[in-house]
Amino acid sequence: MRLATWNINSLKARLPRVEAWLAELEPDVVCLQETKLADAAFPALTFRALGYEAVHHGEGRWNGVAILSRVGLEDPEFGFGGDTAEADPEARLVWATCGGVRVASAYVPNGRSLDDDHYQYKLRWLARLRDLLASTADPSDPVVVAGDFNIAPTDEDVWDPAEFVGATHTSTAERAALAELESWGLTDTFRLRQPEPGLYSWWDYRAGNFHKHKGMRIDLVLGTRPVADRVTFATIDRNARKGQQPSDHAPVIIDIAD
DNA sequence: ATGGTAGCGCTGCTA
Repeated sequence: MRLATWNINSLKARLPRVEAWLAELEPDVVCLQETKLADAAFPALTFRALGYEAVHHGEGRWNGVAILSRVGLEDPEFGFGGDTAEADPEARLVWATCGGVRVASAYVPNGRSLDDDHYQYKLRWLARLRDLLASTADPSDPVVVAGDFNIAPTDEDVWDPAEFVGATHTSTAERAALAELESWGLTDTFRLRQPEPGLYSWWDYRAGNFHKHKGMRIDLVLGTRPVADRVTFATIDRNARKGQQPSDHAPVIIDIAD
């Protein structure tokens, strides 16, 4: 099974590129983030014509997550579940079982700055994800949580860690929240196969950062042991960050042996 | 160099 995650920064703006990319890379399961679409505007028929079932969780203007699958798509769930009082006010998490793997597409809050309420929302959001996994899943089962985590796991995942002192994406609390997910039973599957530093999945649109190799690895495919032990190949598709109207993120792709 | 670009949508927020 080939599984990918890609923050596409508006599916409306990116649909032609996503269609061409599906035909070229032939992923079986795709986790998308930042669709920026309401559910009614999600182009399910376009994906169906390409052989993919899909589930989408969106609010319209911001956020929005989806899963595409050509190996079956069952038991979709949205957000953290529970009643409306506990519902996430933003559309950042969707689940489905695809080809025997319980898959989540996650768009972790950015955090904005360490003194912003949104940063506390980010930390709470990650803790809720950890609690949800602990209460609804088992680390001995095949589970993948893939998406834009807005966290660089280590300093080797950032072009210049000094630029992020006092900022989000590298703070101790964020990395601790990620470590809590790992302590439950998730592994950074890309890092398992690609140990070298300086491999990034996001580059700011501004100041020519992509061409200066000033990026961060913040898009992760986390998998439980049954998944991680079967990962045969991992890559970041930098070509998807080039050319006309790219997203500011590149897809992360994992191949999992049957 | 306290900037820069992209998306949404029409004003400024979000990233």
